[in-house]
Amino acid sequence: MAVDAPSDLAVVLRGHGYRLTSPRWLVWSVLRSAGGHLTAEEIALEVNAADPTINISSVYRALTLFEDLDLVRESHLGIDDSARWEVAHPDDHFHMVCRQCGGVDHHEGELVDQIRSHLGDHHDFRAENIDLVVTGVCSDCAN
Amino acid sequence: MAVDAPSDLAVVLRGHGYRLTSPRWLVWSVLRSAGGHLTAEEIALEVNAADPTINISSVYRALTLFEDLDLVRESHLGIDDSARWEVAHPDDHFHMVCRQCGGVDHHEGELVDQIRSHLGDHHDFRAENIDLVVTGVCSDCAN
DNA sequence: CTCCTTGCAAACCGTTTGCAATCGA
DNA sequence: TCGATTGCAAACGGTTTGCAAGGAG
Repeated sequence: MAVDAPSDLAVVLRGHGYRLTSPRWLVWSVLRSAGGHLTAEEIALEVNAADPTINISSVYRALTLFEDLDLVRESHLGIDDSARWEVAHPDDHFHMVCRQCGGVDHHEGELVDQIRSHLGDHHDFRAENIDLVVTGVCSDCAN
Repeated sequence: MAVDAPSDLAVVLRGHGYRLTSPRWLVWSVLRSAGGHLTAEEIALEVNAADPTINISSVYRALTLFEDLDLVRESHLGIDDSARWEVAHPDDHFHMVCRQCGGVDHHEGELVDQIRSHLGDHHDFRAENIDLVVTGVCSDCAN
């Protein structure tokens, strides 16, 4: 199910016995509009722009809950030592981190699919999650 | 250069203005004999078996230094929240983490090379480091 | 003899947790 | 109503750092 509106999120939450609250909704909408790669602190900053009373611990709790429900995904991109979060996308994708500008590109495409089938064919390993982080220099910075 | 003996490590270190010390040598030999995937705490434990006076902060300092010299590599395998270290291997490889037994397999082969050339061909991105962590169920646990 | 390196302990910082008050359904 | 959820503040755990003592070259 696509989770676009508060009522959709509420359905998913209630289906698992959880409630829709304003911290949860705000965290969810920040993640959706940002398109991913946010730290908990960055999320809290945006959430607090809408409601300054919301504590960062509720942001962490919402993120943990959303991860359990497969709504978001945590990754360690190596930009710093903190975790980053993005909306769980059904399509496979991978991250390209530029060592110079720090930018993170988000690529979908055949590559992750190729990796997945390679693993099944050559390694007898049922891959559930493929976390590919490529570090290097992006085309903008290479010039 | 292969760094196998204390004298070899000393050459690398002195070549960059650093000294060979016993904490550094012990951290290096633990990493070499373990074949990778150790946390700083695990390294400190083994180092302390040889010399209980060595502090974990020296382990961290040695690891950071070795990383700067491209002798070791840090990775976040998602087993827990702490970093893990392995000897930097010139050959490309990737990690397969089993969700059930927690085992980490270490695979060399054509896969990472294929990824690297795909990135050059399709994405105009000069990949320096390719960090591929595959989570799933290994063949032992699948039965 | 120099000054790089260490052990120690305290600081640091992202994240988690216990608890009483609050709020959603 | 009533239990899930929150804000707060304190705890937590991995990692880093300041400093004086110690050790390599």
